[in-house]
Amino acid sequence: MAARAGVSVGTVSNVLNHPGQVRPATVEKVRAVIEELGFTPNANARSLAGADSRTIGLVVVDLRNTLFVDIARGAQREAAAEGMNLLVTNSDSDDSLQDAHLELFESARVSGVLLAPLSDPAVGVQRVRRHGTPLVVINYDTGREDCCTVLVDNERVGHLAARHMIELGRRRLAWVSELGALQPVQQRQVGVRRAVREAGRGVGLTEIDTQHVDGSHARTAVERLLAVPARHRPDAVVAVTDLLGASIVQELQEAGLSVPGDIAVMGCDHDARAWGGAIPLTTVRLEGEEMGVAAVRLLAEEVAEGGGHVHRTVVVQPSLLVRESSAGRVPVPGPTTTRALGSTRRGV
Amino acid sequence: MAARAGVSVGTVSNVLNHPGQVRPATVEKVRAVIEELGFTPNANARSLAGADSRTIGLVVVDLRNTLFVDIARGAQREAAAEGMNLLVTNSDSDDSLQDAHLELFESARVSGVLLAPLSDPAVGVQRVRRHGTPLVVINYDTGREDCCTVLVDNERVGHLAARHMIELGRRRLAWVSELGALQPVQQRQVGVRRAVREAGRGVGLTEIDTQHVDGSHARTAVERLLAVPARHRPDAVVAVTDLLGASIVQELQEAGLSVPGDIAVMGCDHDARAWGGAIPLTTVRLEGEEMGVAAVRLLAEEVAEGGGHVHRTVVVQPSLLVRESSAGRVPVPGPTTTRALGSTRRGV
DNA sequence: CTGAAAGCGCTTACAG
DNA sequence: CTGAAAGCGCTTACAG
Repeated sequence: MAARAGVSVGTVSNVLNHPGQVRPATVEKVRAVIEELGFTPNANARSLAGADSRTIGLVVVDLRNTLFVDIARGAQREAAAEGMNLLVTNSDSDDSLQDAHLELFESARVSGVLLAPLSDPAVGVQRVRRHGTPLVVINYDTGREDCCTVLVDNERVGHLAARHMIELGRRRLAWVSELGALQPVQQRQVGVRRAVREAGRGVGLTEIDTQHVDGSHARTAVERLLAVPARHRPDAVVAVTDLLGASIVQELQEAGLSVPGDIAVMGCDHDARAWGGAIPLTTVRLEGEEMGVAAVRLLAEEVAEGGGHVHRTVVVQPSLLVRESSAGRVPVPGPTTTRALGSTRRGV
Repeated sequence: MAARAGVSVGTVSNVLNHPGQVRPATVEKVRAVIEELGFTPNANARSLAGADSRTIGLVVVDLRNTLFVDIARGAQREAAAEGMNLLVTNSDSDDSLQDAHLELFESARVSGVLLAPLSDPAVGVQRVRRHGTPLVVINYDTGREDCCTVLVDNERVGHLAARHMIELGRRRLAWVSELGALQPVQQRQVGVRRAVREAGRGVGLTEIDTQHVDGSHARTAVERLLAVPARHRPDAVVAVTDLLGASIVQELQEAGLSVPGDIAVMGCDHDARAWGGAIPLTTVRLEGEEMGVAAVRLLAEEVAEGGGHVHRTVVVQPSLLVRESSAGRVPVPGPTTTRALGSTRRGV
């Protein structure tokens, strides 16, 4: 095709892929023609002929959750640094869509796949592994030995949250969450329980099941709270997600209670979707970008090392972000101490 | 390969693509082997051999801006409805990355490309068009006749915003924005000016240039506001984005002014990133999902109609979302009127 | 340094 | 209904 410009296809291919092996004058000439014709090589043919795609596919469970956007950004940045491209797909919490996306990437023969699933992705992972495509699972502990994993220390998430409430002087904690099958949720619960146990006598824990991790059942949860006589009522709520936490704040206010006066509330995830409420929500922040970077590094290792690769797990640590819903309206800091929007107190 | 299971490759291909033309028993047999071997057809070979990819590429300027996540979700939903897959790429406000992503999709020979750019994407668009790949530009009016476009009525965005402030009784409006080259910004400004003009005598407008559309120069803008003697000072600020609006709220509070008491503030975009401030921000909401759906429809039309396609522009209407930063703390609605988080008053 | 040839895994007419 | 053949646009050895 573009070879019409004097040389053979083989030579065009060489100026594209191994310009060092071609006489400079020829390189010039070919490049000029490429430019002139606006030639874009067919990546499909390229891949078929054996070149690797330099493309990574990322399947994410929910792009509205800013954690996953952060993961995508971190992954993108690191991919670019390694000379690769990142393609993102949103499964929107739909397991069958997730499998379809995995298969889409598989069929495109990408160099590797990153998967941030909602629940155990066993079937999908197995399929991908069967083809020998490198795969890194993000934010879910599969317990598998056959792929790398990037995890949040979810037990620590729960522990940081509950301990924060205890340190604020709260004594009757409530853990409000889906109490069923979701793994990160269970781990957070373990952390919450441990913090309460460590606090010793005088600190108690109530667990309330909302069936869902979003805010859809916040009302029922709040009704449960209010059914308890005021003096035995929980004075602190740790919600499994920000979405649920924010809804609880809203329901409590509608019921005439003050937050954090009567009941302190916090969520987990640092999810921007939940930031629309009247009271800024305390949360435990997950470091998404760091997770994305780590995932691409693991993937690149596996691509480079091939069969001899030993699978690893990287655990990223969360951090506490204190805002009004637990600590009350924080005095506005002086001009010299705040810069970025939302840079409230942060630390353990 | 899988043809090892009794039949020829041609037949395997037929059961995959035209199962009607194959004897049911053969279809059964082949499918069983496909299942058994975990066979995933090579999409690259498929595409090379002339089948179309059924894949759409979406290049988005900034995934942290929830508008673009909404666009991606709408596009995804509509793509699925048309039996296509959506691949998303985030250019992170980097024009050269954006061009690289366009080229990536081009080289993959996707069925069509969706582009949500920050500024005039002329070069990239031209390249894509040269190859004859269908392309729809989202959220930017290129003025080109050679592709379809999905736009927000940005003049209306500005008009809704300014009129809201005027209807609230504010008389000295400030339009705070980058006042330079960005097209959507200019259009919003036109709308703001028109609303002020329509309000007649007694309503005035000050325009303050922040150089950027994010919150980075909010402080300087606020200093400019405060330099004006109190009785002539603007009593309403319309910021070009929520990010800027939220930062202005914060700066005003740090300066000891009350929002909306002394100065009402609002943003535009309905951008979740800006929702972390102490006061929920009034905004003009852009209907991202609707935009994504419209874009995929236009693309599908063009794919179906081929060369005879006539390019069109679809304009999506914004809506006002009133919250505390302009209207004050809204009385908490009764249990029967609120459901979803953040469902505050909404309408013209 | 450059060209001609084989082959990547498919699909699509075309014979049988 | 099924198989054999050609061809999609590349890359990679291999001759020259």
